[in-house]
Amino acid sequence: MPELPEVETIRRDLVKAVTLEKISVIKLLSPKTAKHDAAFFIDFLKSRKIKGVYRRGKLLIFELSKKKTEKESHFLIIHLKMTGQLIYVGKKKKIIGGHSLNENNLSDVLELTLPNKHTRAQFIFSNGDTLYFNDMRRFGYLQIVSGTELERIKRVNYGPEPLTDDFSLDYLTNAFKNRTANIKSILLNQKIIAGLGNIYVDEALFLAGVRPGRMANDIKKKELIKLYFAINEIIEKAIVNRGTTFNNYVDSSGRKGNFSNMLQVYGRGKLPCFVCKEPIMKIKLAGRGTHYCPKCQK
DNA sequence: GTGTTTGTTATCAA
DNA sequence: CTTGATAACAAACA
Repeated sequence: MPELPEVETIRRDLVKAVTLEKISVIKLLSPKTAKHDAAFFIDFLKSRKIKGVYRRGKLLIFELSKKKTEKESHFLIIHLKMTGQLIYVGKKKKIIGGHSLNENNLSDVLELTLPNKHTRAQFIFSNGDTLYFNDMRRFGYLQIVSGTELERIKRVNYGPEPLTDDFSLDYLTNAFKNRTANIKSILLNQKIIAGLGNIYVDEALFLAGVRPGRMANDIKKKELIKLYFAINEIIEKAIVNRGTTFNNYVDSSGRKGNFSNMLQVYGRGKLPCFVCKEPIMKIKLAGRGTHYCPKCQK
């Protein structure tokens, strides 16, 4: 479940790996994964260089080099949705991920053979390195868009991101005003705040002491301030810890994220709250598994 | 066979 | 037009 911290972790690693590298071979093992005709997709990308790697919310963005006749830059955008992985293999490196949570725990060590049955696309660079796009559930996609199209996508679909100036206390106050939906739905809405998903919404609400089912416009000023700082704190810590691996996520080297063992409520239904020992509640809200402490969260 | 997992969009209602 | 609620999608596993 890649959310902002996971996608940002991948982005930061890929910047180092692929910037200014030229794509020489594209293999599209699952044609539906690209939102284009396979031949067009492959032909368009061939011999282009990656000029930069960016992110908006959970969307990863590769800037492509321009051809001489083109006025406008184009971009390869990648959404990992639930089970997408981007794994980069240098030609001399053998992939053995791991060293994630506990070096003594062998179950934390991943072994990846690539490509595998979930590999949907493969980009081979002129230096021999390869970027694999794996996606067990096939929700993810690859799409080529012009600069203009990209700006429209960013503008229409994504609100301010945590840890940026646009995501201010004033903004959050206004976003909650006149909203009668439960706060979990509001926080999951990418147009309101970009980047949060099921895990970090539950974690931020726990840190703020606010129940996920609360109506957004009922949140008191004091709670809203706590929630604002909680969202930023959770996202910042998750990035520092290279994201959360709950089941599927790995970074671009095939390694798990370290935030998994810092989760306070997500995935802890019926287990005692780390703060007050009360069993964590698990309910369904906004169609999603939702975890909270009935004692710590009001 | 049943229920569960989630990011996002579609659809419908108000 | 906006907002909210819910279903749907995809694939694998217990």
